[in-house]
Amino acid sequence: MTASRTPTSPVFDARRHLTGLLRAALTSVAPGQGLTEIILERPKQASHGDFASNLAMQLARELKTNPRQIAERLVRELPPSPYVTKAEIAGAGFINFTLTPAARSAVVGAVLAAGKNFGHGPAKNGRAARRLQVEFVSANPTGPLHVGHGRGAAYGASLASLLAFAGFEVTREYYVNDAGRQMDILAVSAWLRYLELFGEPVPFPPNAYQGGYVIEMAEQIKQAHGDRYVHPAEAVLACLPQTEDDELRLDGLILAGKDLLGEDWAYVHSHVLNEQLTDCRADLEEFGVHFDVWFSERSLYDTGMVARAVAALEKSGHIYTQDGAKWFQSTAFGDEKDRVVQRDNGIYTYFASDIAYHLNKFERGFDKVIDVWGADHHGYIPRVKGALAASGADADRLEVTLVQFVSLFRDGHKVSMSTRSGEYVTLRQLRAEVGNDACRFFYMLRKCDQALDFDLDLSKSQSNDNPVYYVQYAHARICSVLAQWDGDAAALAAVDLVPLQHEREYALCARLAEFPELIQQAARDYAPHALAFYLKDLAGDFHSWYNAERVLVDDQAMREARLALALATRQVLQNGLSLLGVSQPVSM
RNA sequence: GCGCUCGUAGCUCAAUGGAUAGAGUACUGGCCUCCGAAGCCAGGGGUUGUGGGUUCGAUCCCCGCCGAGCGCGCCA
Repeated sequence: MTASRTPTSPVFDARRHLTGLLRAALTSVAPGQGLTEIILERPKQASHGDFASNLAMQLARELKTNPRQIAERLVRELPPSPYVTKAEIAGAGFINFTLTPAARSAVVGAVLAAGKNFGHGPAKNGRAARRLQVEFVSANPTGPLHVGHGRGAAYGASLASLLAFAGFEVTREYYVNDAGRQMDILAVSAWLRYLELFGEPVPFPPNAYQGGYVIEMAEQIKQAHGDRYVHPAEAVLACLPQTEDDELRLDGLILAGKDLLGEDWAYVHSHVLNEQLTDCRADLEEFGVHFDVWFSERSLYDTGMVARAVAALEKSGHIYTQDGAKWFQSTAFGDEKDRVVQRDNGIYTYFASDIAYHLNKFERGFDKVIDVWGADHHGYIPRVKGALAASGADADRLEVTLVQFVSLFRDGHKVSMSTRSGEYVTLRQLRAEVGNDACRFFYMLRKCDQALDFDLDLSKSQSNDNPVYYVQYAHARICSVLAQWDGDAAALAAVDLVPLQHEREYALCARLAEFPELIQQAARDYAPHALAFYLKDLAGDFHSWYNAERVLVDDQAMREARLALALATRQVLQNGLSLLGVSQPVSM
């Protein structure tokens, strides 16, 4: 944001340089193909040089010529360059470039010059979306966050940081479902537990919130307000409908609470809401997950936005009435069936407020709105996009990223989890067991559309196997060697890098140079896991080099060049780890 | 039944349509009088579920089949 104009590579941009050379050769060899995109990739094998281009293969069809012949002509027409030692043809027609030692190690100077801004945007597609919103977690404040929410939190937070670093303006938002039936159920659950404390036991419904935290909230209410909210159990039971249906009985209990408590119901309701929200916020803060906006669902009702959104759809002919309810015609937008927005009892559905919410997001001027949802909500996408389209909005501005489930395994068995029954492992428990760093990093070790099996016993008993320690260890090692050197680190930014000529030094430099590209790529794909994998690779390249070559050698030029490389590596480790919310310990 | 997501080494997972599909783990064998061994080096390990199609080229894109998870409520 603030440093988006900071040049990330003031010394030498190999990719840009080679693109220019190829562009010149292309103009000479095939003047009619000037629009062909120049693609440069980093070969997986060191023997294939520093960069490879498939330009000849791209041209093969248009020119109706063997790719290798085209490649030969392109290489012949390449302008001379002081940074390229050779450009050779390989395989089906790749052109492989090998850079000079100075060009290879130049990235070290670039890293040290840019510091914590190395890799920072601006995004390449600068004309496209600029202002982004990432909405994530948004769990109902009806109980502690569980490990599934934790994955959404880690993913959303890392994604938001990644996008911001890539050059976008990012707003992090949590949608608070503070209206609706689930909150009423929580309120009545706490109230029933409260009545139990005063010897007025009403049979606790199986579909009410079972967790121990509900009893704790009941005790808090008792401490603060004594018996103010007590009513005889008989009075409560008298209000209940004669039915075997658990859901109807629960609704009856909610109505009983509202009737008997009158205006005090609002106190119980807001007490349990604030209690859960405060707990949730603290939990996330400890996890390093911050939000810019906590958006209240109820505010959409208070300001009349829900009613306006539905009325607008009605006016434009996308809503019809059937069986006393109002239906949105989402089948017209590819959904499986039409959806109710207002029930026959006049109450709006969650879908109705969600339409208003997303319209509100668009009104706030975001170029792109990214929703991070649990995978079980995938069926919800067509109706929301349909409602946006029906409202005249550009539904493509909404992007929904689905995060697959987390399954916990304990003693080799899958732990059954149910929010209602209170049988689940909380994010707090997980963090306490494996630590915040390992937790954040572990969540990032697979792409979000891959289901995650989390073995609690393994992460507890063998936490040293966690890759996060491998990356952090590289950082600590660098800190250690710099401390032993005890020189002026700032001066290393200007040292001569020519002594860096070993294969492992080239490999490490190439990895550092890859960082800015990786940031843009991962941001484009909404794939923060790519950053975690990159950091593992970077740490691996460092460990290999560090084991093979000694840093603190007698020769001053060599010593300083290697210290500069180590320092640059530490910088990129810091930049990457901080994006993932993982600490960078000086020692371990 | 319909829809969404997925299927890659024994296990856990990577791989902008590119070259011999890569890591970790497990297993085998080496490396500390020397900057941190939470480390490094070497080795065996694969018909990318399956059958077609598009392409100069497919783990990736399209279709069928098999298998797994999830969804299909006037809940959120």
